[in-house]
Order: sequence, then C-alpha cells, then structure tokens
Amino acid sequence: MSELEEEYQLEYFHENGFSRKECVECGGAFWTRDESRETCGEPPCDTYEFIDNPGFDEEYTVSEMREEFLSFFEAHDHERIDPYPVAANRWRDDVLLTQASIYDFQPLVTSGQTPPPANPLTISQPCIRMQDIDNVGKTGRHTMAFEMMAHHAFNVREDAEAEYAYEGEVYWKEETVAYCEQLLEEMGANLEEVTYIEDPWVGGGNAGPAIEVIYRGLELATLVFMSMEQDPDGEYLLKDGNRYSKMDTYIVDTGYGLERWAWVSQGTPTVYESIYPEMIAFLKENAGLDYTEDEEEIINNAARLSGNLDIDDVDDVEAARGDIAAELGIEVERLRELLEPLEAIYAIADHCRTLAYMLGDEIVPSNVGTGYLARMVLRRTKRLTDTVGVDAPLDELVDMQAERLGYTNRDTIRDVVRTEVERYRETLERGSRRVEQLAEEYAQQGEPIPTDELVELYDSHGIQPDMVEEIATQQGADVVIPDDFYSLVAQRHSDASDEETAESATVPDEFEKLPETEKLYYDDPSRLEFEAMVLDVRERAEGYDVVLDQTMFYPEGGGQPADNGTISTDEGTVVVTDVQLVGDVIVHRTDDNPGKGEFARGQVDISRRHRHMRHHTATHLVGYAARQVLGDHIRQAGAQKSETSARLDVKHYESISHEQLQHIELVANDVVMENVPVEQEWLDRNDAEARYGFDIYQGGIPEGEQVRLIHAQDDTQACGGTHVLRTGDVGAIKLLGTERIQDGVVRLTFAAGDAAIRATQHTDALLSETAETFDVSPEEVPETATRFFEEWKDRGKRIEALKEELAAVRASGGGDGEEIDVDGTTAVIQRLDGDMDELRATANALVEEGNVAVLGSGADGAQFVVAVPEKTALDAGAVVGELASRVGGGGGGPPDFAQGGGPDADALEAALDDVPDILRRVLDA
RNA sequence: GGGCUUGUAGAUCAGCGGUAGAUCACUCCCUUGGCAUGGGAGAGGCCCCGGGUUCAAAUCCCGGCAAGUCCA
Repeated sequence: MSELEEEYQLEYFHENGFSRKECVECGGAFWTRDESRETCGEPPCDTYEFIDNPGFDEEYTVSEMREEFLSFFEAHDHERIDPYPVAANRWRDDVLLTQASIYDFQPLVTSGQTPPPANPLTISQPCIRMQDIDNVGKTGRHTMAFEMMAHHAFNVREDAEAEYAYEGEVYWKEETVAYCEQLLEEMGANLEEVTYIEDPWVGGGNAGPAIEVIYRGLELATLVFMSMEQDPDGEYLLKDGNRYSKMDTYIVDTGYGLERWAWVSQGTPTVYESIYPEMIAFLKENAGLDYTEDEEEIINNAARLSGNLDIDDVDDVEAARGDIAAELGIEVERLRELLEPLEAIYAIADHCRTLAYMLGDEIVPSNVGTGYLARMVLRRTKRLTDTVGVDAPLDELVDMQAERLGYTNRDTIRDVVRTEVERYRETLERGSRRVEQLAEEYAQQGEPIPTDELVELYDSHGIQPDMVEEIATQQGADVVIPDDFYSLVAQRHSDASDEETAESATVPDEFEKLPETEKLYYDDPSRLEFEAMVLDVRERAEGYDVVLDQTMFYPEGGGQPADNGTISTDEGTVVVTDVQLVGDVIVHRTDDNPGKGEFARGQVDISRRHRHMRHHTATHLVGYAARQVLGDHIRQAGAQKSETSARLDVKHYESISHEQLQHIELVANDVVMENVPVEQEWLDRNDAEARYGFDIYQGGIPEGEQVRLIHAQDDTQACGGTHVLRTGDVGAIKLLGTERIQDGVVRLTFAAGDAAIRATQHTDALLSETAETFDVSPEEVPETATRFFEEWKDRGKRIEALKEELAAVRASGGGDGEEIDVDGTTAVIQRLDGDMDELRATANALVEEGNVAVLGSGADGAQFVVAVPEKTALDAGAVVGELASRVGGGGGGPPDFAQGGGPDADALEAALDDVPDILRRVLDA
C-alpha cells in the first residue's frame, strides 16, 4: 500500500518464514512469523500483554538493560560511543534539545561532510521531548526524559564515494532486522509474538522506509532507513505530501527505547515503576501515600486497563477514566482520588530525571533557549511536589536522579536548583500580592476577574490561572478560566506578525571556480609580509575585489575584524580596506586595481593586526578566567573584538558583581604573566570532540573534517582566529565593565595591551578631572562626593523650610499686595517674582489666615497660583484659566488651589490689574 | 531572537498631568514594676537615568539602565 512497499521485501523475512499481512483492524502492513496472526500487534489493534507477564527471561533495571544492549552490539563489531549532551545546541543551532540519537550526527555526519566517530557505532543517548510534558505520569508510558539506545551505520553509494567523508556500505536493512531479532532472542523474547510494521518515516527534509518493532503490544524499537531527501522532482510521494528522491548516502538510524525494554522485562503496571522504583517508593512515603491492599489492586488494575486503551494524551486519559471506573465497579471520583497523587509522583520522578540531565549537562536556567525550558520543568516540578505534599527539598530530589545518572557536578546542580527554587518563590510571592490586590478590587465591585487580567497575570507575571483562582476565592472574588486559555495567550503573541527576516544577500559564486586561497596567517602569525599572484580582480561600486593565490590577510570571522594593509606590484600600491572569506576564496577589497596576473607583495597593517591578536587571545583568557571564578557552566554566547577593546558574552545565571569582575581580571592576568605558549593544533574533529568535549565550540561550530584548536593554559577552543604566540604578548588585560544582555547572558567588556593602558588612562583622567573640580586629591573624591551630596540634600531641605517661613511672613505682614473684598472675604492680589514653590507656600499661608490668594510671578515666564479658603465659593481653576490665557498659556487644578502660567511675562502686570474684575466675573458665573 | 509588565520613604505599595501619600519598620515622648500592647510626636524621597511634549511631568512620548515574565 505504501510507495515504498518493495523496500520491505527483505530476504531475511522470506528466509525465516515470515509472511506479510495486512492488519484486519487498521489495515497497516506488517510482517510476522505467526501464520495465524491477523492484527498488527500495536494498540489499539492489540493490547498490552506484558504487564504482570514479563516478556524476557530476566528482569532488568535500566542500567542493566543499557549495558546488555551496548555490549550486544559491541560484540557485533560496533564501537560504543559516549552519549552527547542533552543540550543539542552545543553542536547545532537548529534545535535546542537532543530528541533522538541521530541528532548527535546531524547535520554534518548525515550529510556526509564529516566522518562519524565510528562506523558502525552503538550509543545510548539521553533525550528530552518536551512535547509529551502533559502526558507524563498519566498515560503510564510517556516520559519527558528517556534514553534512546541505537546502532547506526553510515553508508554511501560506491559511485559517489569521492564526495563524502565515509565510504562504501557497512550494512543495511537485512542486517539491521537480523540484529534486532538476535537481540530479542538473546533476551528470551518469544519471536513468534514479534511483529514488524511497515511505517515509512519522514522528518526534517529526509525520509526512508522504516519498521516498527512490536512485542506484546509495546513498540520496542523503530528501525529507520534514512535514504531519501526532499526533492520536488523526486519519484516518491510520501505521507507528508512531499516528493522525495534517493540520496547518495543511506543511513541506518535505529531507536530502541531503553525504558520500554526495561519495562517489558519487568512487567510493572507502568513504565515509571521500572525506571526509578526507589525514587517512586521514596516519594510515595514522603507524600504519605499509603494504600490498602484493595486500593493497591484497584490501582494496578486501572494501570493495566489504561495500558490496553488507545491513550495518546491527557484528554484520552480523562475520557477513559469513566470507562475504567465502570469496569472496576467504582466511582469515577474515587478512582481519580486514588490515581491523581500517584500520577503526580510519576511525573515528579520523570521531571527530576529531566532536570538532572539538563543541569548535569550544564544548562543554566534563564528566560531564553534551553535555559527557559529548564526553568519551565523546574517550576512545574515544584508545583507538583507542593500539590501532592512532597516536602523533601527539590534539590535533593534532583540530586537523587543526578547521582543515579552518574553526574559529577552534583554540588553545582543542587546550587542551581536551590537558587532557582528561591527565585520561583519570590515570583510567586510577588504574584500572589498582585492577585490579592486585584481580587479585592473585583470582589468589591462584585465582578469576576476578567480574562484579560488572567492572561496578563500569566503572560507578564508568570502566575498560573489556577493559582489566581485559589487566591481569588479566598478573597471572595470569582474567576472563570476559559478552556482556550493558553491559545488566548498564544494569540497575544502572534499579533506581532512574524516578519520574514531577509536572507543576507548571497555572495555571488563567481569566485567559485577559483582555487582555494592558501591561508598564510596560520603558519606564523608574526610574519606580516608575503608574496603572491593576483588571480582575479573584479570592479565594484566602491573599489575592487582582489583574489590572490595565497594571503596573509585575515578575513573577518570569529568576531575578529578583517586585516587592513597594502598590496604592491611593480605598477604601484593599492590599499586593502576589507577582507572577506567567500567559500574557500579570500577576497580583498582594495581602493585600486593592482592588475590581474601581476606578481604582488602584501603588507598587513602591523599594529591593527597585533591589537586584534591580543584581543582575541585575551578573549580566550577572560573566558577561561570567568569559568574559574563563576563556574564550569560559563559558556560563550558571542564575542567581538576591535583594536581598542573586546567583548565577551557568557551564559551565567546572575549579574556579575564588582568583586567577581576584579577576581576574573586577576586570574586572566595571572595567565598573561605566566607567559605560557598559545599553541595551535589541527585535529580530526571526532578526536578533538572525544578529547576535549563540546566545550571547544565556544565560538560556534566550524565546518570540515579538521578543526583548529587553540590551547592557552588549560583552555582549549576550536578557533579560526589569529593569536599571539605566548600569553605574555597580550601585555595586560583590563576589564572595563559588565552588563546583563538578557536573563542568563552577561557581557564582559575589556581591553588588552596598549588598549588596556589607554583605557586605564582614560578612567584615571576622569578621576583627576573630578578631583580637580572638588579641589581635593583623587583619594578624597569618594568621601568628598558623599559629603557634597549630603550637604546638597540638606540645603534643599533648608531652602524648603525657609520658603515656608518667608511665605508665612509675607502673608501675615500685609506686604505690598492689593487687598479687595470678594463676597465678604479678603482677596490678596500680589506679584512676587519667586518660583512655583514660593507661590504655593505663600498662597497656602494666606489661605491659612482666611484670605483668597491670587499670586503672580514673572521669574520664569508668567506664573500664577490662586488659592481659596474652604468656605468661599470661588472657582480657583476658572480664575487661573482666565489669567493664564492673557499670558499665552493655560492652567487649571482643583477649585480650591489652581496653578497656571504662560510664556508672555510682559502681560503679567496687566493681567494682575484685571484680577478684581476677573474675580467678580467668576463669582457671578 | 521576539512580546508583555514593573522601577516612588529601609520594606510593601497607592497616586497616573496641577501642593508627593499610606501601612509596616525606624527615632523620641507618654502609659507600665517589666513585657505584650496602647496613645502621641518626628525623621526618612535626584518619584531609576537622559532627552522631548506642556504654562506645569512622579504622571504623557522617545532612548537608556535595572528587574520580572511569556514564547520561539
């Protein structure tokens, strides 16, 4: 039925008495040894047959099972490979987390650009799939963290071998299925019960035939034969609606679920009990979950029943709950009561394992990237432990898993969990204060809290709607959480339409046919003169692009700017202003045409290059020092060098203090003073990774089979930049400052060599200038500044007080103000050219004595204050409005105290003269 | 990488164009044998920073800094 049907006609099946059948339930094609079999074996067509009925000869824990698997394939000529980090963004930038073993080899190995670390190989790769997060604990079989055991073989068609980094065929479908059967047989599985379902695989632009291996209702493995790529003209139309064609490479990509193999060997009611039985026991006891024998039986039966149902997500669980309760002859509510705490405990165990993997691989919780995912999981776990009543600290729970998984950085993990829990506590505290306030407000109005507010609380303040409900209920406010709450949140985000970022203009491939430029700058970075042939010259809008057969000019890359300099021929000298790497060709931008085919001498601008080299080496040293001071999780998030300074962005979970900054500076300069050699080394990529780990890719992941490593002291990084020969050549490193770029990323700015001296001189100058202004020595500046600031504040207060006094004197002394009678009250009309504060104070003092005050000032434009005692029915605002309009401005305020003004100070006197009229008019109005 | 929210007294927050406020904490006085407490008085603010709009900005607009949060 599938396009790939013939792909499944394996000799192995035919020789071993298999027959191909179509499932009477779902219609899917499958292979089986059992002549009488009619169904494919996978739920819902069949049911779980292994619960309380283990499928293998012996029971295995996950670590025993992992060892069985790996040693089986080792015994069959596969090399065992250490697992990669779960943070897949360490070696690829298209995904955040490792979700399958093949992720380890994408994209460079699968595309054939880089050889695999071994061929064939076997591995047990920890994976995290966040998609399943809601199902965990509830379905009995979903986990967020799991290990994908696998064996891989990388093959290439013989006629195309030359273009790829591996050669020939290692093995393909026949052997893959044979290995699977052999392994199952060794474990003691009954091969009669195993079915192989034809299920073509499509994903990420690749595709191929694939086989699901089902045993007693459980999918134990998927055997994928990746051999096609998306191609609009391809001959195969696959299930995703796209066309595909065969590739030159074909890769065996298998996935054996470690946890499922352990599960089937143990036959426990859920997969969780077979993965971490001791943790579940601990959590149950800690949460005070204690079941009678009857209850225990209900739980086990419910697990068995739900295993037999087609449950793929939480909604199904809820729907199935009623059926299960009915079958067990108990109330749904009773069942829910029994199961929910247990489900939470399963989820906690799984989430803690997920966190152990993430934090163990040095992911730092933050609000971006993998850090955000870690934070999400942690907070979710914390909520679960709180609701189910587990009172053990979260760091202890995560540590239990970290210990089981053999991580050595357990102290750091606990530290990170503790600070993160504390952070969450603060967020919740802030949040609940906010909710309480809102709830009170809406409770008073007798209205429910609107959905807008709920979305706002969640989106901007991280408060879950159910938490709002809990708090609001206490305050007597109603809350209705809409079913589509999370899609409302999503809507809020999609409003700002995702603009397509224009791809950077692709460089014309006109240089493609030119030979690779020989890079002389790696040979001896101190040499700056060279000879070369001018291979090609292109005229550009501004200047010329020049290609040489070899060059010492460093092209922009790795955060290091391009070299400048000159290229000379017998005809003359041209100036190089920019250098770029286009494919394998280095292109020099010049101000004039040196002449194609000419023999040329290149001269690199020495001081510019040297500054770049010092800053580049300094960047490595600062990164190294930051790692020493702040912890092993420090990882580069970006870097940029220039002649005068450099900056290094690193991942860190808090702002860097001034003390830490100084400490980093000292450590970095220690390495400078030790004057150790800075060595470069070209190494096979897989060797480099094996020896130094993925941390060498601080500045990004280079292409190619070989990587260039830069060693300085204990620091090793893959780097294409130019470096000084010894750390002492950096001269000195001055850290200029630190700022937080975003949560989880801190920027360190620094200068090296003469730039460091200049930077120091600059701050020195600032200090002496300040000292001069204060007329004190630099040592006394901080103290003096403090004193001045204090005195300045005191004087402000003193002036305030004096203005009050002055106002009182003015008001009581009669002054030179004009007094008229308005409706039985005395109105004082006076001009005093003070600021607004004085006017206000004087007006207040006049009102104190029972007078109406109409004051004008010409100190800054024209300003008025009108104040009226309580008993007088005169609208001060109206008076001020009238006055202000005469000086070209406006004004207003409460009826007893109004202020206003305008720019036209010349009209002030005339306006004041009219006050009696205005007062009478306003009073009559 | 993008969105949203918030920066006001030591702490928690109100005020949202028109005289900077509340509660707790703090200081002093009174009540008491002492404590819990009660009564009274007081001190404490570059309203995050820099621009702009306005007669007038803590308040509105723009930029920066700092913090929080949701998403990819």
